[in-house]
Amino acid sequence: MKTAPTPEVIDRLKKEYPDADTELEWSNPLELLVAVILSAQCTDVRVNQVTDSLFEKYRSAEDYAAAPREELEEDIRPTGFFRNKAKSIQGMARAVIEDHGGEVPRTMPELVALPGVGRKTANVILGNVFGVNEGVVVDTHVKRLSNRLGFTDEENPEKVERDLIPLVGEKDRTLFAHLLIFHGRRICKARKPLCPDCLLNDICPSAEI
DNA sequence: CTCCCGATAT
DNA sequence: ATATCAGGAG
Repeated sequence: MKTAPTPEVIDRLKKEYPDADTELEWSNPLELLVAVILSAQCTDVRVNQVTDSLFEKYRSAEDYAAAPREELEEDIRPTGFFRNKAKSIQGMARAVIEDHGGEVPRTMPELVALPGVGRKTANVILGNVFGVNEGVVVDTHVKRLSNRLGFTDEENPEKVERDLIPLVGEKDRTLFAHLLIFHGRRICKARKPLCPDCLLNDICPSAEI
């Protein structure tokens, strides 16, 4: 399988989406961490609808830890998987209090050790909050576009990440994920990709025009 | 691998 | 009717 040149892809998408950034709304590390946990298998639009009021009610890790489980479940219900997510958020909050003095930790091992936090979520926090780009965020969009563009043949997200790391300079990794996510939502959609409208269709191995 | 959740698009 | 949505745990 051929592969599109990564720098060219980044360059073109950067011009198309100069404002590419997270579309989750947050104002501190804990808020982004909660928003990312809620974002699993859910659109960012819906997450933002929920967090708009959630973040007024829960202002600290202590607030999440102290809440009755069932009440938190109702507060996040529209994001789906609400029982698992409420359990994750409370487990995360308690671990943050117990092990990190109520502050979101800044290293990969510490983040991944939190309940409900995997490499994808950890990479989002490290990149967007702390400017640390040792890894690459591989979510459903980054995985799909990386497969279609020929950056990797792997299906497992962690293997996809290992293939992407040498292809993307550390400085570009956070932007890279945002660019692929923007393009994935608008053009390179999962179900019916709009290849004729895609600015990468001349260098994409999967393009069908 | 399955389960978790439900709104939306196709 | 079914695939998909900023995944992670058991």
